[in-house]
Amino acid sequence: MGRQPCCDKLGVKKGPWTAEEDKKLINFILTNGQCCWRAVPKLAGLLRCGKSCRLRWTNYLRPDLKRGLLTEAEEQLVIDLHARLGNRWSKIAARLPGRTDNEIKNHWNTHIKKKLTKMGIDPVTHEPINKPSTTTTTTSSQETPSTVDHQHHEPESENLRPPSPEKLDESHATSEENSSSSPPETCWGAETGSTTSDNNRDDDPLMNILWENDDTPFLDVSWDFPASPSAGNTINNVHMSPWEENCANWLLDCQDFGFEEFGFGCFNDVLDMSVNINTLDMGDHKLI
DNA sequence: AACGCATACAACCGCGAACGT
DNA sequence: CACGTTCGCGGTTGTATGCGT
Repeated sequence: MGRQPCCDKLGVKKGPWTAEEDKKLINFILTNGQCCWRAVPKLAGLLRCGKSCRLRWTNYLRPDLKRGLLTEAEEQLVIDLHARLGNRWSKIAARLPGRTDNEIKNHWNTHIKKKLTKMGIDPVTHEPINKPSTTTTTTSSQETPSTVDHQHHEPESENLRPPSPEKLDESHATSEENSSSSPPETCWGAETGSTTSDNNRDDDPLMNILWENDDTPFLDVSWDFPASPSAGNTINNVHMSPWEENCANWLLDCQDFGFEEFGFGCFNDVLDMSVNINTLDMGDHKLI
């Protein structure tokens, strides 16, 4: 089909992003929303390919990202989900608010894999390395007995290739993700929406439990961005005007401080604070 | 203090799926 | 239906940082 390269190799910058580039990308997305990544670099004045911009945004700049190490609970959830979904990092990430697939993938490869191996558990099969599968609770670490531990773990083939209903699950996973923690993948406010039902949750006991334990809605409000950013925004009765400016400032802070610095609960507080933040700059990462 | 190795994480690459014409 | 384009995913690589010698 003569696939077109995602970007013309000439004149396209690669490697680590600078603060200036981040700023440009954030400003552009806050102003225009996420659409047509291919056009983003040109419109935002970046010498990057669209793919790189999308990656930078989704993995690093998104305002709903938690930063820092995964908590014990998150780690356990990742293990449990991996046992069921295999290396479907995006699906796993969809269940962990504020975490990206890349982050989870990295954490898996650097921490969890070793941890499981150390515990005598095959990180691929989630079965004991020496003993053939006997117990059903081997996946979870002893130190953090999980509420989903009692769920059976499917054989490797099942883990890696979930049954066909998974396809359905995947098809609406995006909407789950959007409704729980992540921004719409397309232009804000133009969510494809038609698949917002969570039917598939019901046919999977494990997922039921996972969802029950899932306090995901915490960020819903943050991503209730107006289709047109110029429309202003009200969160917790705080009028965000000009919305872009305040949010951009807040973004630039959160990006570097990480949400842990604020804590989840104070998410809205941060938004409130951001209203009063006028002196921020990329080179000066101070809250006030 | 300097060096080499190990680790962690950001970013890139290639592929397939989804979508539009 | 065929083709072209765009997007998202998963695997992999590159690099910065930490740690031990």
